[in-house]
Amino acid sequence: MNVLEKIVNSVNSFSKSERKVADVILANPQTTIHSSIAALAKMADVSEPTVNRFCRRLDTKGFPDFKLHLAQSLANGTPYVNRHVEEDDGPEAYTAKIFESTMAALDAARQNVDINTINRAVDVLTQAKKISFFGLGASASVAHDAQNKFFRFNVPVVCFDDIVMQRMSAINSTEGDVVVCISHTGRTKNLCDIAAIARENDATVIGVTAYDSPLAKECTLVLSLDVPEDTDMYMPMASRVAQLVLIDILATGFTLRRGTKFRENLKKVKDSLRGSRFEKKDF
Amino acid sequence: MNVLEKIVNSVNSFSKSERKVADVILANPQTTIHSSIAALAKMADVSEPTVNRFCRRLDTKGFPDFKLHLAQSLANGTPYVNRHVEEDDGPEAYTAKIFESTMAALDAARQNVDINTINRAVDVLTQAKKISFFGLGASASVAHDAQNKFFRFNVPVVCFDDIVMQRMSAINSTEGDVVVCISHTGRTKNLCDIAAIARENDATVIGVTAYDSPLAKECTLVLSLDVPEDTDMYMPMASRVAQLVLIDILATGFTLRRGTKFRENLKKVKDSLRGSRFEKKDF
DNA sequence: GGATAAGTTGTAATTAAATTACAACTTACT
DNA sequence: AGTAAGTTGTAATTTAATTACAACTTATCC
Repeated sequence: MNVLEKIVNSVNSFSKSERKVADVILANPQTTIHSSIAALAKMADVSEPTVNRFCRRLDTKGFPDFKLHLAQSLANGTPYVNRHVEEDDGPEAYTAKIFESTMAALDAARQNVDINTINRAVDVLTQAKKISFFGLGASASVAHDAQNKFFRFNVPVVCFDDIVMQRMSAINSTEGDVVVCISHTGRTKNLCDIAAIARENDATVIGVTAYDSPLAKECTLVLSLDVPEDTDMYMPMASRVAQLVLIDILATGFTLRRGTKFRENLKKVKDSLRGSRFEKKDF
Repeated sequence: MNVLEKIVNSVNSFSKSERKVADVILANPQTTIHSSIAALAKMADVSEPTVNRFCRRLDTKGFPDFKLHLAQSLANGTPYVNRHVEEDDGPEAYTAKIFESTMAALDAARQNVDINTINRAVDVLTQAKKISFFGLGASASVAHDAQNKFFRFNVPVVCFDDIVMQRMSAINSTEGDVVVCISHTGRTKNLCDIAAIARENDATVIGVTAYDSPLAKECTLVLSLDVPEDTDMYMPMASRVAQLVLIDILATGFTLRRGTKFRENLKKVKDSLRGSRFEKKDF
């Protein structure tokens, strides 16, 4: 909750002096954020510690922290909140909500992601003899996308969304091969099996999945995203977007690791598409 | 102008140490507003006065004032700026940049998207006898994802990433069928043909593509996203994420339009997956 | 109605943070 | 190589915020 609202709501629990402080702040919030504690105390005609106590009562660390919160409240509230779509939302409402909750999810993922593991995953991928991407259901399209990205790198890449093909592919994997298993929940039995089989055959298994899930336990390396989304109830949306962004990050790490010369190769792939497209100037 | 943008814009006018400060702030803006000048100086490996000078250069009164502005930027409209990955970025840097530019792209898309067209697209989709999703290359995985979503709705859905299959499918389409063509650039010749063929056969063609592109011209309805990404040079990243979110929005609009009874059907699809998964409590 | 305990407020001391002044160093140009 | 402009860091200073504690207020119980 926004600090300003909080002040209004807890006006009753304030003491006399604290209330004076609240009044002054509510009357000139913009001035407050540019005042020192001394100035504010003077305006409210109370002592400095009173102002400090007031801030603490609002669950902030102290006066400077309180000002930060207040500044954010003034800049029209919280930006991306994970708001759920409701029955009677119109197109405007649900469009905004989906955009915002996706952004909130990405923001959460960004903060939770483990850079070290990403770095190790990039290491492993750059050294792979062959890379396989496996996913089922909604994660299958993420796997496809990954294939589309890594394929440009001139590395053998395969992608299967069929359990039988995945199984065969996993059985044939050998040391130096990298298998990437994608599953938001990490509880898809078939995929856990695939991971186990691949590992038994000495492949390195990277899991793009929930930390501590059954799938995670079968993996050499786990890239967990921790997007709070209940895919048991809702369609996978934000979780899958976060997975895609993770793939983007791995692909980017890959290109950077491979150096400049290698990037010319990317250009070649791009150029090869030219014939199949209308030129920009054409219209 | 927002301080974050200002930092990005004036990166060139910064000195070496100031740039270090800028990088640290851009990488962890949220941490910054809760740090002291000493902590930030240490993180950026510069002296405290350097941080102070950095703040002044950005037309703030000093460090505390700078934090206030930063807090407001974070709360405000566009916190995430589209920064490009550079040669010598480490894992931390490129991870942050990709997350941020994706979020910036979503934010841009959110502002540009036309709610009316979305509403009309939802209309058309809910009344479709059959829905087809077509995409090539990176957009193929978006098409797959769309299939995975709409398939749950108990409507005939097909998805092809093969030109020949797409062509045959388009030729066989009839009135009441909806064809969704996905292409970021809108300049993929084959897909333009598909759209034209489908239209000739009286299908409604929805284009998820750039406004004013050759593909757009062939469509009945154009959902344009206007994500500034040069896919001629770089791999499609943010653009494709935006497309996915758009698909999420259409799917959501679809369920909402179909009413409560229909949503029980979704639950059934979900329940059918149960057997293939480990239960949550299992581990 | 006074005694006491709980709660509130302010003063003064302490601690922490930010800023300034200045010196050392680096870079670019002559 | 020498010099001036610009950049950076150290140490001193100033300012701000917090803590500890004492004084006061209010409410409650005998």
